[in-house]
Amino acid sequence: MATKREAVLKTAAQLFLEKSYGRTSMNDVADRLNITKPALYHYFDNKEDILIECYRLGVGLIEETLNEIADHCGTGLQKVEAFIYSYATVMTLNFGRCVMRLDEGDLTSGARTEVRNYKRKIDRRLRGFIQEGIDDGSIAPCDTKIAAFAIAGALNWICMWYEPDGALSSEEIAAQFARTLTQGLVAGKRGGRLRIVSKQE
Amino acid sequence: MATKREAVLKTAAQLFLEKSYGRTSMNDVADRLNITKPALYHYFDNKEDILIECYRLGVGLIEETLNEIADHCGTGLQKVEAFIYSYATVMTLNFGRCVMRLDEGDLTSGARTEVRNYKRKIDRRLRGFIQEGIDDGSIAPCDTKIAAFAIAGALNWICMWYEPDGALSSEEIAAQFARTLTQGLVAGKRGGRLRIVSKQE
DNA sequence: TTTCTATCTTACCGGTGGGTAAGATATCAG
DNA sequence: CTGATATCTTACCCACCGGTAAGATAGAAA
Repeated sequence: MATKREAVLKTAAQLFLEKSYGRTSMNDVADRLNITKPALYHYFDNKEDILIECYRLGVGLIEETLNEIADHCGTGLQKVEAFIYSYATVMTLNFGRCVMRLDEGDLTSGARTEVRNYKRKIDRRLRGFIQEGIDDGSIAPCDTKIAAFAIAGALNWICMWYEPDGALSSEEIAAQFARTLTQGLVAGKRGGRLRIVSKQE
Repeated sequence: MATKREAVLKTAAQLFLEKSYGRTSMNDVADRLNITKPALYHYFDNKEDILIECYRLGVGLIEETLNEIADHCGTGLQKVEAFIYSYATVMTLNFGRCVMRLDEGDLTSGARTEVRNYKRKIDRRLRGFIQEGIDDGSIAPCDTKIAAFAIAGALNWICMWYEPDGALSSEEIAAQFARTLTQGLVAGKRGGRLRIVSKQE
């Protein structure tokens, strides 16, 4: 029964996010499903298999998002904005959170490189959008590597504090992240990139 | 001998960052110091004590930074910029990285609330700077809570990818983070906050 | 009924890791 | 020398956890 396997994945992902993979025992997962530990081994070969599936499902969610953006035409800045909005939304979904919140160090080498390669792919994609923006003049020249780290960091960290039942909705977060990260905090900016408006209080 | 205790802390912090707290055994720490496990128990009561000390040292580093900024007068935006610069620098130091990278879930309740309260304090401080900026007109009106999350996220994530011997120096990172997060990516902005310069390529 | 498979249970194994017991060595005080 | 303290070792204990063995139950097929 495929739905049972999915139920295992869903509750495992939840526990991994609550307590971390390392502190979640197979008994914990089984208990929450009201079954016994060995029953889990009918659906998965071992504990890491469950973890890998969580990563894969999350990666799938991000992948969908990225493909949509590439199609949308627009300036580099608009693409980055779309990226931020969509990616922020994914980071509020449990499987999406797993991708960035769970510790790669819990994976054995094969799966770990798979996940790492995928993360690199996302990073390259974002840097590409930023470079497009610099080329088309919509984004101010900057080190794309560091800029991408700043944006990705803000987004990835969402999965560390977001609570599904919290005060902030995923739409609010996505919308203001898109705005803050592209426009910055600064109030009025007239030309000069590095000049700080010195309006002493 | 105080310096031996410090040596334990330093190598423990390094291992915790390399392999995570959970996957670092007391034997791992002892081996790297060329002593045996029970010797560690002369300097610390238990494994968690070592972890708590790592947090405290890191918190101390951040604390120094924050106090400096409060003294510096200037606009809210300038304070935020100073905060970003200094905080980014701390996130490149091992004990600083420990504060945000190690898992609070490994702490038992007392120490965990201590760390949580401290993190809340940092957050309040940043939100305060942003609010000051909005009040004095240097920062565009926004939800301070979400803006603070975006900035703190970008900064906290540094400790996830930064490598002391990597290509990026801590100064470069700090400088460009300060610029990107305050000024945004956008190239030319003339007044309107939400308007995207539609300079199609 | 018989038999096969899927699903799940109880009971158990073996390794790992935090922590301790008990003693060895050395140093220093008197 | 005598004791006290600091530092460190070998040897060990025990709880936990991933994973397995072996069998119970139930439904489908024939």
